Amino acid sequence: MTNTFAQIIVDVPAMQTNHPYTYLVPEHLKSVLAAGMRVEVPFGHRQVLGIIVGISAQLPKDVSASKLKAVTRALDLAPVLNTELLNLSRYLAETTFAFRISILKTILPNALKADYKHYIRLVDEVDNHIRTKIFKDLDEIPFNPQQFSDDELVILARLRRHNQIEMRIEVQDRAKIKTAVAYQFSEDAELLENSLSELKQNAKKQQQLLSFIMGHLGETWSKHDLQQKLVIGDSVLKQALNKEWLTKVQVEQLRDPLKAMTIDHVKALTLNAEQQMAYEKICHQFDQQRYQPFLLEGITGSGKTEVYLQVAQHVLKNNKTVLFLVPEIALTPQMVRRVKGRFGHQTAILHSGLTDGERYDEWRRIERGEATVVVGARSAVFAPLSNIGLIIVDEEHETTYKQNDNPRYHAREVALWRGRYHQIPVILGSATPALETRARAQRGVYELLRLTQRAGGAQLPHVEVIDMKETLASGEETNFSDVLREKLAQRLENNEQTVLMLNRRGFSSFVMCRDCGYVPRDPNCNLAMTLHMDSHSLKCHYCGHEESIPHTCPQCGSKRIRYYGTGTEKVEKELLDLFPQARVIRMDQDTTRKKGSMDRMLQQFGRHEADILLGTQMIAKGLDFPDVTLVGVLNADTALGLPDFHASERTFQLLTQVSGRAGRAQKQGEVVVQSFNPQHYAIQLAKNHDYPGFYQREMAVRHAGRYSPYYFIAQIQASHQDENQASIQLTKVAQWLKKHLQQQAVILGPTPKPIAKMRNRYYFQIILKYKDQQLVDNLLHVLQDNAQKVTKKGLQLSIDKEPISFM
DNA sequence: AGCACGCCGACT
DNA sequence: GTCGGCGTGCTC
Repeated sequence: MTNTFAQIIVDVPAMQTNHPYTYLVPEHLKSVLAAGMRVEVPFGHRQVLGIIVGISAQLPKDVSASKLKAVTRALDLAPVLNTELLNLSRYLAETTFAFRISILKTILPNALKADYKHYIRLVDEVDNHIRTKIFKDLDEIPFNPQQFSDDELVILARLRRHNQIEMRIEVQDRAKIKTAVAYQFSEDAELLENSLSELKQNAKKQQQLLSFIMGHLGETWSKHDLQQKLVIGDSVLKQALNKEWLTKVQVEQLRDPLKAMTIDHVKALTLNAEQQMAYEKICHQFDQQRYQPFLLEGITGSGKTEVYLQVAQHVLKNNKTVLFLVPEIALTPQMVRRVKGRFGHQTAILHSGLTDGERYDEWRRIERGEATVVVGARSAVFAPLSNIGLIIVDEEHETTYKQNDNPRYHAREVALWRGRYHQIPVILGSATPALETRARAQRGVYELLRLTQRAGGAQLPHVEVIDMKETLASGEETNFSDVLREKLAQRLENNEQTVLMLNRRGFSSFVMCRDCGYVPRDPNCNLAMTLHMDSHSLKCHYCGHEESIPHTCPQCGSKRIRYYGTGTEKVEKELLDLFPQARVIRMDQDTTRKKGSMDRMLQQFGRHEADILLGTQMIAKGLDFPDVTLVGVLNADTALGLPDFHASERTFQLLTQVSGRAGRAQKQGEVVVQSFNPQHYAIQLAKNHDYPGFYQREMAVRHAGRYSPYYFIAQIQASHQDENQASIQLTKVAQWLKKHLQQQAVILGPTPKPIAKMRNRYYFQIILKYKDQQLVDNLLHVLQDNAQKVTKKGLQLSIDKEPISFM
């Protein structure tokens, strides 16, 4: 009898366990197990979840047969990950410096991680023995792997392969069951007193923990917080458990609600010459079954979406599937409606508002081939589509495509990887492509397709830039220049609509004393706190600290301590003072929090039930309303001052996008941009709708500064509770890097991060700029391995390639 | 993540 | 000498 071995990634996210472990496949599971299935395996002293990444008849040379343990049981009857996605996980673990198990779990829907209840249902004739013995003459029975014998599981797996039974899964809790280990402190003061007197003198850590417990009787603290606060190890907590100072509990964590939408049917439109050309070129590559990325660079309103949809139609006709990525479902309801309107029920939509059960249902529809078009945001790039014929990345420059915490993958890069895997075209679409993307198109790596005309013959709006320094020179504190007021009044008179955008990036309304300049700061993070009018309080956006608004300055006693900067509420108030008759819809984080409320507001605005739509960046994307003839940008340049080399690019993109909201139909549109830096090239070039000009100018800036796309960028950040330690450790890292890289990279830092202190930890960063990707990647992997050792001492180190933000 | 192991300082 | 706290390394 020959042995079968399974290569399994275990669910223990740590550097030392970041490789496959070999397990023996027991006889009864040999016909069941396959790569991509989830299993339960013994690991050390306990049982853990594992994912099979390979099955082999050979024992790998580096493991001794005596160490082998056997797989406990299978959690699936069929693989939940196909070969493509398993390969992808390996690639991503390598390139994002993340654990393979973290990647695998990112790819899987939550339902496959959380608690859930399985049912199996007969969908075809099976022999009577099975029907009576296993199904007890019912059509559907609960499925729990433990309640079946090994033989029965073999039979069920066979039935499943032959599509005679189907599995249905019910998530038990509506909310995602995400728990974390926590400890509840004892309330028995006497017990604790006694323990304290019995403690050995050298049990410093235990003394520390015990006195903390005595100061917080009966409270519950998460393991993470507790260890951070007291700097104690696992063994101390274990002692405490034994001595009954505390008990172990699970605490639950919560997530966001969903949103609903209504759908109208949408017909195909006629393509103009440029669109037709793009359509044909992409379809040609598809017909040749060739991997080819296209950069579809089309000005706002040029009809990129129509090109996507018609190519998608062509692909679907050839029995292939389509993956369509959008920056954020919630911010692009019109786009989603249009796709769904065109392709109907074969469309699956993956958005963050779905419950785990709903998301899993969509996931299974995709996996079974019932949904052939998938629309979704970042994580939808992992949709289990097989037979993909086209991948579309709309607004490819958007930063939401990059995940901001581990694993730090970029959906655009994943899309390209999958495109290459399937040998198909990938469309990257944008009016303002990321410099990196545009540079690749320049070099011929991507094929550049340009749409320079607005669909339906509409004209780009005229843009006027207003210098706000002049407006404020008179001493009046206002958000509205004379020009903007005048044009707003005209619109109201003509019954036309206006979109007003308040740029909130890098800028929030805060309180400042007009006499001494004092700004209230949060005691933990040392950040200026944001003003919240609804709760009449000041809040820190990072740690949530909240306090009341001071009436007198704590520093100089002046009463002239007032809010500074602007929030949408304040602007709305000023707007209503100026135009009492105007009907205003305000869209910001506060008013769109409820599910479907954003969609509802946009529909309302679309029906012309309001005159002015006032909002933050969220209104810059994808809105298409024919009656909008004026767009006002209240503060164009608040993001220009951020300590980030992307600042100009982001500003240009935002201005271009929001300007594109004006004059999309017959009526000519106008844009008013208010700025304190009216001469800045990002603003001037956006005014002229000159993306090529901006590209050239910005490329020169990047070249001079040795930034991407000329250089690769990596950010190494470290944090520690002790400021000195963070700095010292990272300095060592920098020295080590310098020794190994010498002339081959620019090493900046270590420096404190712009937000240097967060949640009582100090953050430092090193920026690397380099040309030789292989060399530096290898080095960073070594660094990551070594960092594991220091991590125990309270240092956290993370590596982010091509970071999106330097905050 | 969580356990066994073993070094080394404190107590008898 | 012995006990036990706490850091280190390993888990197929």
